[in-house]
Amino acid sequence: MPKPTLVDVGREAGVSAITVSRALRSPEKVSEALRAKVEIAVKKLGYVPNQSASTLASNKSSSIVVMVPSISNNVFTDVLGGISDALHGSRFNMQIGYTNYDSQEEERILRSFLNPTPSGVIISGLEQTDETRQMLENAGVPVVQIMDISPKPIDMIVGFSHDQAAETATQHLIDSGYKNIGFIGAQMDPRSLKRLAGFKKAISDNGELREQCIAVTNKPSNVRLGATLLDKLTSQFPECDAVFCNNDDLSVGVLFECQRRGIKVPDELGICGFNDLGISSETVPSITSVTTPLREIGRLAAAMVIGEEGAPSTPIVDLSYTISARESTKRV
Amino acid sequence: MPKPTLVDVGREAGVSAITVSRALRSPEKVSEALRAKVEIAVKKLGYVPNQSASTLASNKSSSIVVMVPSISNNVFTDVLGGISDALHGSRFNMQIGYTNYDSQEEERILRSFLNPTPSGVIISGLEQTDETRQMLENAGVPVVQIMDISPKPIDMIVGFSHDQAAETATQHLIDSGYKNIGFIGAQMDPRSLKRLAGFKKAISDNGELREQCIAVTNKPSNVRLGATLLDKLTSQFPECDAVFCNNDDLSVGVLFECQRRGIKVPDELGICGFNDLGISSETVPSITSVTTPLREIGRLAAAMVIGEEGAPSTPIVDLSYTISARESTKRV
DNA sequence: TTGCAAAATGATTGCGCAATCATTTATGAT
DNA sequence: ATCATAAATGATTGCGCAATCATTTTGCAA
Repeated sequence: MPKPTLVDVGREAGVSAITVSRALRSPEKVSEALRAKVEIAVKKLGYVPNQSASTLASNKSSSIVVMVPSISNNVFTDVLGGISDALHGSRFNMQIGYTNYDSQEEERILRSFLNPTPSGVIISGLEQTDETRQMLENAGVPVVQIMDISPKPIDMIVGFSHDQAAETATQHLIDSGYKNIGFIGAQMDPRSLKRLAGFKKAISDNGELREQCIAVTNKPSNVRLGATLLDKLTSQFPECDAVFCNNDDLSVGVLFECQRRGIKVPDELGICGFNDLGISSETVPSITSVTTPLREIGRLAAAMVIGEEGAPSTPIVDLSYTISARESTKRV
Repeated sequence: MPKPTLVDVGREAGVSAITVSRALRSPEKVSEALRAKVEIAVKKLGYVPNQSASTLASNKSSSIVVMVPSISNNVFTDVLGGISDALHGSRFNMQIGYTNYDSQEEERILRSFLNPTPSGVIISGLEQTDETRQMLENAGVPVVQIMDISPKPIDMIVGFSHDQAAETATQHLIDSGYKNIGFIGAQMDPRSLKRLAGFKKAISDNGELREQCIAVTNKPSNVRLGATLLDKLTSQFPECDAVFCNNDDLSVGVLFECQRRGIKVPDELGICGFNDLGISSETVPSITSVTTPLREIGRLAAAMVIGEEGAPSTPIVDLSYTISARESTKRV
């Protein structure tokens, strides 16, 4: 037997197809009696609506498009988890696009995802191409940019200031008594560059910034890279006594390398990470990190894009971050 | 201006709509001259095909449905990465469903994803409900089960034997000279239970299995839980001199707890993890783990489901695992 | 050149649904 | 009881595309 359609359900229930459609989409517009009959017929036939037909007829899809740079980065899995939570039980489903940190790829994927028009778009970062911004504006759908913050979002935005977070973290290292602080970074996307800028500002405000205190790479971040970059940093900046890491993969890698080389943390080297990915609080010693509201960003973005209760009333939501000071910066 | 349709493109190019459709879907059926004209018109108008209309008319969607228990588990992000890689550049896109380790939820989600019929389904594990299996068989689409192995898949399967992998790993601990080996496990889903069974078999084959050597929980796995479960294990099984962990979050947590409590690894306690999630090779000491072909599972599953070249010729693919012996089991 | 198959192109139709407008039925004030 | 109004239900239509079948053009052997 072929899949039942609205007409089949209508026949079974003794009503017209459109009444079935209404009974399912807006039950309050259909009398109690018919609604019950329709419900029984739906169950009996195992009717499942055809998404494509619905989308084609109404020219509205019930997808929320989510564009993220990568799936293997834990940062984004946390954000996706938040979105998934918020969407669970709603009539919306999530369509994920992986841009691989490439704006052109983002534009290409988004173009195909915007036809038919989804119910909303959640997109990472501020660095969309002009065409992408244009497309999004023309599409006339709610758009929420995430992860970063800006006074001029395409539509709405929820995130936090990477400059400030990094500046605060660096200041924490300075306040902890470290004098020669280095920066280690991988995957130097625009947000990473902002963190570097925040670091530089804090250093400059407290003395002199030397170029050799920075060791970065554009490779994707991982634990091993933390060790590699620490090697690089200590060879070009031997007096280094603390390091601020772009993210927690690196900070964990740095800690392990210190253990290997017998460098005492926090006394000989202070370590501060970023994003507080769950492992940094567990290492021995535990690693200071910047706790960022990743799941919350996802949850809020979803709420904002579907215009749910619980959504913030302003289009710009600057979430807070906190410095989780742990043993790796607790100098005696 | 409204979105251009095939008709618009056809008018622009001076051909009929169906020719445009053919030029895009099967260019070899259209003459060189028209194809070029169509291409220009498509570019000029910025035409993007309407997925819904295409799906409705052909009754085939170009989605590959992927059902996974969770997104926050690194195991599945690796698998998804493999699928994503394999699908990149093909005409297929990926539709992800999160079951949260719940077969009923899986059935519910899958039911909605099967209408319209996708091009294929990739689904984790063997524990589908009868209704789910029925649905999948009726749908008449290629189905690839992943992560586990079985002689009787719904359609195709690619994975490895969790029993055997765990048995081999446990044997490695025995061979390394450990006498009182414990098992630590979280998120005790069916595959975890198989690992436990493999552990038990190895222990029984080499002596006597005592119940107190097992410490498990159904909570989701994380690093901290490794510490908690080690506490539990050592209190109920004080003579324990090695531990096999269900996965690498736990093994890392166990190592850190040992560092906290001054337990020497590998001399006083041997540690073996599972899945080799990237961090276990970096810790100090590095942690022995069972390296499992997660990305490869994803890649192969995608190739099998879309029937691509490079796909295995048999419907059952039992991939190998390897024991990556590291410092945490290298007793002097 | 003729004839005929194969290739190229086009016209028509329906996929399943929701928007729109039309019709019927219930409700309630007088 | 009567009428006005609202609520409930139904009939028709078109969304954009691809399947199907019809027609035209091309290639090429005899």
